[in-house]
Amino acid sequence: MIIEHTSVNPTKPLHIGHGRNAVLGDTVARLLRERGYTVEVHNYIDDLGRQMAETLVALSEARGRMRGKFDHHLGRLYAEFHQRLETSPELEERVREVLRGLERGERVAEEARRVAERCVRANLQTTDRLGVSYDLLVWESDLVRSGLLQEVLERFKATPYLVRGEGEKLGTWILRLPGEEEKVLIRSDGTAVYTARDIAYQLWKFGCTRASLRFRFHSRRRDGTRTYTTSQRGRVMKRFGGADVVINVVGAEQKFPQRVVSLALKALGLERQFENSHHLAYEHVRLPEERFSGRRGTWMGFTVDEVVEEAVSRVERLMGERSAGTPLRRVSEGVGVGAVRFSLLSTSPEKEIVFKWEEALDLDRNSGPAVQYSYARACSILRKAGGRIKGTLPPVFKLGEEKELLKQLAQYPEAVRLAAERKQPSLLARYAAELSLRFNKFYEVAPVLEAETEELRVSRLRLVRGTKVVLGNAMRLLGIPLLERM
RNA sequence: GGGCCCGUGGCCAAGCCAGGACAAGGCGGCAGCCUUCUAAGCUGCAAAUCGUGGGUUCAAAUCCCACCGGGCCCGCCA
Repeated sequence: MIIEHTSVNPTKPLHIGHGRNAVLGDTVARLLRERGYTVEVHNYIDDLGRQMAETLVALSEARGRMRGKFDHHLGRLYAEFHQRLETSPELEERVREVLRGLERGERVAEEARRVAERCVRANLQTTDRLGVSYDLLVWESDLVRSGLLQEVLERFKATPYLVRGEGEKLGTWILRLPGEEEKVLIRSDGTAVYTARDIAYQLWKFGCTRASLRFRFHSRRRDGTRTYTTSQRGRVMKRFGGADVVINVVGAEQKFPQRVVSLALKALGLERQFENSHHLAYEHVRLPEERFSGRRGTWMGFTVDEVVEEAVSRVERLMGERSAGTPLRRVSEGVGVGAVRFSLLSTSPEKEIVFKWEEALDLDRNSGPAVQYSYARACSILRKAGGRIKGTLPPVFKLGEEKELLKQLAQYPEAVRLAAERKQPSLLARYAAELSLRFNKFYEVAPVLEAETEELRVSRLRLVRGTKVVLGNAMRLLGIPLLERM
């Protein structure tokens, strides 16, 4: 299986909405791997688009030194540039000139790649912090130069579905599928629209193209996994691409183009690939009064970097009020990340999230930290119990809380199966929160170490151990850091 | 004009696809619980015409129709 997610233009930092995409895709990848599938995660980098062209012009005009992370720097430049663009027609002409250069693969395309590369490295620092990993970075420039796009377009010209535009659309090539709205794929100036490239990429993902890409090692993620990248100077590697199932994590507003991508496969007679193309759609994260806009810079203050940092410092403040003694930074980092990941996952993707700090950084019940807290409590009990837990006899329980906890533990496999099958991490997030709630109610009324009888003590210890294992597994799948103490 | 998604206590939200017993859970509010395994916890109370109106059914938050409110799509933008 191939899962494509994140795919942010390499001209800006990730805002919290991009964070939703990345965390959603990352968690679905973890879930499907758990279910036994071989999953390859892609992050698509559009280094030839209009945003890139605008950023290059903005960069060439920039005065003064860079502040902070490179992606933030670019994002600010871009927003400033857009204000000037509205009143300066000559800037618009320069942007078009650069865009043409990018299309033709002129020298400016190399500069674009260098700038984008720096931005992607900065973006990866952000996703690393969230525990998100990628197997492959796919660059649009490599896709185009491999001849993939050409090949795919030639293939469509041999079908009755790619037709020459007429009248207002003279000079274009239009994809016209029976019973569907038509879509221009080639502009009258001969350049391909974004959807055309998406179609070519989709075909490559399924291993349905002759043109091949080259790869090389890019960087190592924090969890030790390796990320590769497409590269003109790389090697041909058989391991990438050629999937049976493709899942694209893309915003719900792109339902139409995503539909065109999968229908295009059908038009080429690739029925099975059509059936196995999935658009995992999600609604955006927005502010109470407005949407996030790169052009207007409304994302400022709501980047993933800033949200995570705020989460971590809130946790530190909370820990400062309590008796310390634990390695502060490592714990607060883990709890902050857990809070952000959980809050992005716990709402169903088809629902819009209106960003509010109190909700995004929830540390109370029904949150990432709440789950982490229960896990730490379970670890603490087991630590104090010490040694091996003996006993293979059927457990002796007498309290309702024990039975409720046991029942919840038993439902874990079904929760994972359902979350993976429906590609809905929120189901597992709910499960984990519920399990942590049941565990809390259990340890409140059921002394473990000081249980009345040895039999009961062993039974409860096994229940605590079961909770630790199951909660830990759920947390790993959700990407919520496991902390033995907090 | 055509199409898609959302609408559940003051706020967030599960359940809807596979219709059934008093509609989860959380935040906020109120009242309690720390010489005992971490109070990021636990207990209790108040708070819901499940957007509105029809229909199907023994039974509807859940299925069907219409309407209202919010968001999105229908570009030689991405």
